[in-house]
Amino acid sequence: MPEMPEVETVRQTLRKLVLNKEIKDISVFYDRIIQDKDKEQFKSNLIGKRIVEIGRKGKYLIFELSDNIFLVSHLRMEGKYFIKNNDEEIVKHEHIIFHFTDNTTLRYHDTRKFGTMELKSKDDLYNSEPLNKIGMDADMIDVAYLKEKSRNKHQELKVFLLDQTNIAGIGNIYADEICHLANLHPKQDIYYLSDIDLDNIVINTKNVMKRAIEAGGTTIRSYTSSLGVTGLFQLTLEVHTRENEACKKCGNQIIKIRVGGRGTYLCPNCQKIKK
DNA sequence: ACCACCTCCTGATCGC
DNA sequence: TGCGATCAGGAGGTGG
Repeated sequence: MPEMPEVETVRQTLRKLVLNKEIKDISVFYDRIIQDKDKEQFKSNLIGKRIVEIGRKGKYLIFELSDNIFLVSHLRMEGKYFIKNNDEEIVKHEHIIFHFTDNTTLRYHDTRKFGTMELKSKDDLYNSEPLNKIGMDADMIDVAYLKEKSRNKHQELKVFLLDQTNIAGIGNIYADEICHLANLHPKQDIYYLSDIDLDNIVINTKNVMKRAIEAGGTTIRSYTSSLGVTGLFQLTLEVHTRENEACKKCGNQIIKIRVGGRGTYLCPNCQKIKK
């Protein structure tokens, strides 16, 4: 499910629903989600704390709790949060449940169990893994920043866009969309990008992120739903998942290839490799 | 520095 | 219909 716009949508929705709630207890049914070595310590550090604020960096959700404790949560492929009453039945794939003092619960649901959670102190939050290496958020980038990040490097454009140390928040869907909107081939070597190309990447990245957030994220499978991300509001995709369909710019057939090990969609007519 | 590939999991879909 | 192979929106790790 989640790239930056989806995570941002979840953040905004969660903020409205759980801010100021106090954690009374935590149930953990699958503890590999929790990165902290001591799982009991993880629980005891959270019990009695209040959710003060919910932030985000790239695709990471950051729960700020009282006493300067931070819970960093990454949804990976399928992580979702739900709010339910305490007495509601525990469904399959709900791995971690935060019980609040008002008898509501925040439930972390993750079919593939790829998601992660870890606790950080205020000092460590941005000075330790995973947030210390994360690049600038996708909606904040500019040409100078991309130039610095791509300088003297040979790398495929899509791989560059997906590398969270370069830009935070872009995933497989929007990487394809950005390449297409900028008329650049996903395998284009970033070494040969012109200033105009970089400017095109910046403009289209910001634009697609903004529109996706306004639309409440993008979900491919219609049945998928998460907090605030219903799948009813979909950003219209230009190329992603549109193999063999017509390119909206030129009418050519969209093809699917593999770039950096990921399924990649592009229009071979609009997106040609230069140099 | 960069690339191809593997791994963590489960479930949907594809091809025979 | 059955059943194994393949793929999925992420990212860390390996070895070449």
